[in-house]
Amino acid sequence: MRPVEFEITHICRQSGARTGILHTPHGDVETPMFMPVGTQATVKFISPEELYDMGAGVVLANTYHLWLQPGEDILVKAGGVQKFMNYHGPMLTDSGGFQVFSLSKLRKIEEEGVSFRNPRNGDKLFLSPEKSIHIQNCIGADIMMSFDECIPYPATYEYAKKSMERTLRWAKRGKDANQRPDEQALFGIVQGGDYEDLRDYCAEKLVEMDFDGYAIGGTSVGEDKTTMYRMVKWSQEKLPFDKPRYLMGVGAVNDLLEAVSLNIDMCDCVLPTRIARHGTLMTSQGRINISRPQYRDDFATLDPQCDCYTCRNYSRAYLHHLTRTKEGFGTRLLSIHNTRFLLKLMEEVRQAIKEDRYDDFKRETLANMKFDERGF
RNA sequence: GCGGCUAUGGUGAAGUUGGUUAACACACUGGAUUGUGGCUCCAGCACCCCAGGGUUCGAGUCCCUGUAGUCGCC
Repeated sequence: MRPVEFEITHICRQSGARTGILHTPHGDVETPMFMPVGTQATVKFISPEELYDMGAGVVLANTYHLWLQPGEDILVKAGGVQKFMNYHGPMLTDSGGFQVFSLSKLRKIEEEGVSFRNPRNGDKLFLSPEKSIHIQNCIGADIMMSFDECIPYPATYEYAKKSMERTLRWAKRGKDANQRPDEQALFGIVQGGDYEDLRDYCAEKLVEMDFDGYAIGGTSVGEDKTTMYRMVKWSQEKLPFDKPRYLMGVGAVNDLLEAVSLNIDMCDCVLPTRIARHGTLMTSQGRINISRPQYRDDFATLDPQCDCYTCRNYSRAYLHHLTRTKEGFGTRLLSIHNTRFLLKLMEEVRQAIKEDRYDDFKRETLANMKFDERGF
C-alpha cells in the first residue's frame, strides 16, 4: 500500500479527459484539481478555514522557503507542516529546484547539488537531492517532489540533455534517500526542455524508478503556449495511465483547460493569489483590474456567477476602495475570490468530464471568459 | 499704509556663476505578473516655470511693474 493512491473514476467519452480520486493520508481529493500555493506554510492572506470553505484540496508548501525559515527542525518539533499551520487537508511540498532556478543568479550546479547565495542576505547555501528529501521528510507533506533542475527557455539540445540526465540521477538519489516512503509519496519530474526525444526518454526512465506520481516541469518559463502544450504532450506519453500526473506551475485558465485535455490531474500556481495582490481578478466574464477608476462607483457584484465569500458580500466599488487604500482586507478578499474562481472552474471541469461533454465545456468557457492569449 | 520674504505639474519640492531634453518623491493613468523575494516591477504624466514688460546670442534663473500669499512694523 502506497501512501498516496490514485483511482480513475471516469473517462470522458467526448474528450478522453479523466476524473479521479487521489487518496492521501489527509483525505481524498477529486481530480483534475487546482492546488493553491502556500509557500511559507500559508496561502498568502487566506486562512485554513477559508481554504476549506472554498473547497481547496491539496495545498502546496515550499521546501526552500521553510528550510531557510523557520528551519526544518521547527517543522519536526511542530509535528509536521499540517499541524504547524493548522491545515488538515492534503499537502505537497515542492523540492526547491524551481527556487534555485528562479531566485538565484549566483548559483553553481554540479553533480552533487547546487551551491548558491541566499538573495536576501548573501548566505552561502547548498541543496542536493538528499538534502531536499530530508527537509521534505521533516516538513511531512503527503506528497514530496524530486529535486530537479528547471532549465530556462530556450535551451540548447546539449544542455537540455545534460541537465535532464542529471535530473534523472538526482531523482534516483532522492528516492533512495526517502526515510518515510510509507507515509509520504514521492513524485518524479519530467524535464528535457522542448525536445521530444528528451522528454520521452526522461519519462521512460522515471517510470522505471517507479514513483508514486509524475510531474511535468520546466514549463511556463517563457515559452509560447504552443510550445508548452507540446512539452506537456511529449512528457506524458510514456507515463503510466493509472498514476497521477501533475503539471507544475500552471494556473492560467486556458492552460488549465488544455492541461485537462492532455490528461493532467493536478496543477498548482501562484497566479491567482499573486495577481490578486495587484488588483487583477479572474471572472466568468473576463479579467478585471479592480483598481481602475471605472469601478469607483460600480456597486455590482464582482462576478455574479461566483459563489465565493467576496462575491457574496461585497461590491466592486468597495473592493476598488480597499485596493486603492491598500487595505489588507482588500488583498484578502481578492485572493479569496481568485482562488475560489480556479477551484470552482475545476469543479465544473470534473462535472463536464463526468457528463462526457468536456470538449464543449472547454470551448464555451473560453469563449465566455474572453481572456486574451495569456489566459487570465 | 510701510518694509522684508516667497511665487516652478494634482501635491511636496530640485533647479549649479543665466546656456541644451525642468531632478526626485508622492498622487494620477496604463501595463506586467504561470513549481511566490506579499505591500513589486515597467511605462506615461509641467508645449513650460504667477501675469506683463525689459536686459541678453540665450532667462525658471538678472531688472522693472502688477497680482497673490506670508512675516514684521505703524
